[in-house]
Amino acid sequence: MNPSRKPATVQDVARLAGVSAMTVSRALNVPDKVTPDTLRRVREAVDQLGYVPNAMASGLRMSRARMVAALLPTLVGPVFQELVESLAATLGRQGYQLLIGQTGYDAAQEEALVRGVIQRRPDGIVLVGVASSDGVRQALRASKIPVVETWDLTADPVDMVVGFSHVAIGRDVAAFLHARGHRQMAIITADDTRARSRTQAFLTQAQALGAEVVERFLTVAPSTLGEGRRGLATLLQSHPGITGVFCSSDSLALGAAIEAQHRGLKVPQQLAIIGMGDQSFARDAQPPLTTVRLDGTRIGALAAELTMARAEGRAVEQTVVDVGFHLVEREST
Amino acid sequence: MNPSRKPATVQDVARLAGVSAMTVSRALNVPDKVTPDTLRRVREAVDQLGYVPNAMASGLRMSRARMVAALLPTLVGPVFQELVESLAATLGRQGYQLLIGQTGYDAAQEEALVRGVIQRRPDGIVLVGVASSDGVRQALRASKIPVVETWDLTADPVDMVVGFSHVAIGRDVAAFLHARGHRQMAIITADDTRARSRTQAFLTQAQALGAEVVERFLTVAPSTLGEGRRGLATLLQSHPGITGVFCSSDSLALGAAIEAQHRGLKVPQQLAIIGMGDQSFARDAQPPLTTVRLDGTRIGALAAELTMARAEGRAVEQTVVDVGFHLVEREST
DNA sequence: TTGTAGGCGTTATCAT
DNA sequence: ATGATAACGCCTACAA
Repeated sequence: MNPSRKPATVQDVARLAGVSAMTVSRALNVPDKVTPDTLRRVREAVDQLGYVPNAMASGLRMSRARMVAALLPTLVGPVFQELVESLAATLGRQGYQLLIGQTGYDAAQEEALVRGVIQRRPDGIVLVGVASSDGVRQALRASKIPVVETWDLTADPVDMVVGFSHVAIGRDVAAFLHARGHRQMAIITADDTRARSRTQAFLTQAQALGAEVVERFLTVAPSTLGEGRRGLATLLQSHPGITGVFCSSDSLALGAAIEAQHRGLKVPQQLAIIGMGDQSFARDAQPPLTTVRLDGTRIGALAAELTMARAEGRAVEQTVVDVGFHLVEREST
Repeated sequence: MNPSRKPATVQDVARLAGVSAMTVSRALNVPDKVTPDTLRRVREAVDQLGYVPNAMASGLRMSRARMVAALLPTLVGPVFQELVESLAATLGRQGYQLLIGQTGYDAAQEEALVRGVIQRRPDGIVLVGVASSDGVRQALRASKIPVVETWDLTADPVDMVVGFSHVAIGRDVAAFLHARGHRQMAIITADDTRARSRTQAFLTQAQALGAEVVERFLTVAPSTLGEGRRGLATLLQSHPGITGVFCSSDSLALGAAIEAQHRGLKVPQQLAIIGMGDQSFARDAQPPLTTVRLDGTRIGALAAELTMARAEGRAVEQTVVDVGFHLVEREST
């Protein structure tokens, strides 16, 4: 291994192997187009010099970064983990890498981030649960980079979409609780765009079915167990007659369950609780939580496949994919 | 905005603004070295063409990717979230971007991943809780890229380290439980390298203090609430006399607490439980969990600062940083 | 099978 | 203050 200052280049390898730079490139990328003997010499030279190809150079030359960017509101919280994990895994298997950007909740910062990402010319941009501002949408469209919006089904996608209907979730959960005999329901929920569609659909459906009282409690940004506890406590204070609560995450639901039990309320006999996400702990909670299963893993894998397909010029048959959701009934309802 | 196929380049902007490519570059990067009038014309041309600089080209030219890579075992689970979030945020503030790689638990895959990352010539590589194999360590050293290992204090760091002592944690927790009068302790823990040092230290210290029985229960890979429940159930079966349990994560601890309560055991009166991580839910659990606070946010920020300092040629005074930990006593002990 | 020439888009350097 | 030239490291196209 050469201990010199700068990393070795194809030229260095070529010199040492007694061939041209092109032959080195070929030996590395299309080994069959090179004599076995040449191949061996090149490989030896590579090992000896500790040569590692420079991805910026090849990316520039080929106009392909072999990299996909994912933009998400936050990495904290269990909501998007499966998605990002599966995105990274699926991409990694094909030799793509994953660039992560946190948009936070600041629109200006989000625009800056998107611009920064576009500068890298990634093969694709995956927006995770992002309600992109107009400036962002425009910048993305202009970039001509394949874009996959996820975690929702927007009416007017930038490019491709993989998600599910939050309206359908709100509607189905209200119907489910009503069918179980609940007439006084409440919702404990985050307050982003998607949460608002869900909540609206939940309210509308509950009313349509004749549920008597519906109360909403909005949590501050992160959906934590603590917010669930406090949310339920607040709700019970003003509406002690509530018998069914829809929580916009399993963390909130677990918190609500803990708070209910702490107050001596039996779940589900006196209070039914339904969560969302089907995190691993939902099944193991006491009681096991009824929840809305969202297949983050599938969404991530699909998003990865779509961007790679586009990057490689393969035709993409379906640019809008509804992966749906699944109401998992356990013992909290 | 030019609707043509390929993105605009400095050349295009230069042509439209009636200046040279160099002037465009200067106008964009060192605006003061350019006439106000020129600046204006360049900016107009940029807007008109929707020009976005190509980071691969500039990275190649300047040998600086303005990118840092983070390698972690998994994105799933609450353990490393704070760290990654703070890493991304700190880097983002200085215009750096974050590349994410999941090493999983497969050494071969990890090596491939590291090689892939090195090809991008990032300004730094942050290893999150990674016990790098020898091949990996060698590849990293040879790359001359600044490396920060985190979440532990290794004896022989590749380069820089920001972490805390797992041995000290194991020791302190055993001492803590002993001081509270516990003589039959157990540990429910994951089984990676760091967990093993912790466990060993816990056992050693407990014995040294004369605790009578110590049982260990190893969970499979992910530290979930369910594992905590099952772990405690198993432990109680063989050793019903246990009065204190150290769990290697708050999720495990919460699971243990739920299981204990489900069996009618009072926490902490009949069973003391201590977790690790001080996740947000630890404070809000019932009872609130005693836990070992780890400052992932600080570790992430420090790791980011160190890599950027190195990348920018600034001197790094301290290459080994022990951020310590903090035993937070709540009501589960 | 292998090599030569040239360019991907940007910026440092050295003129002017 | 601005421009011409060259080079960063790689790979496509063409030639031998």
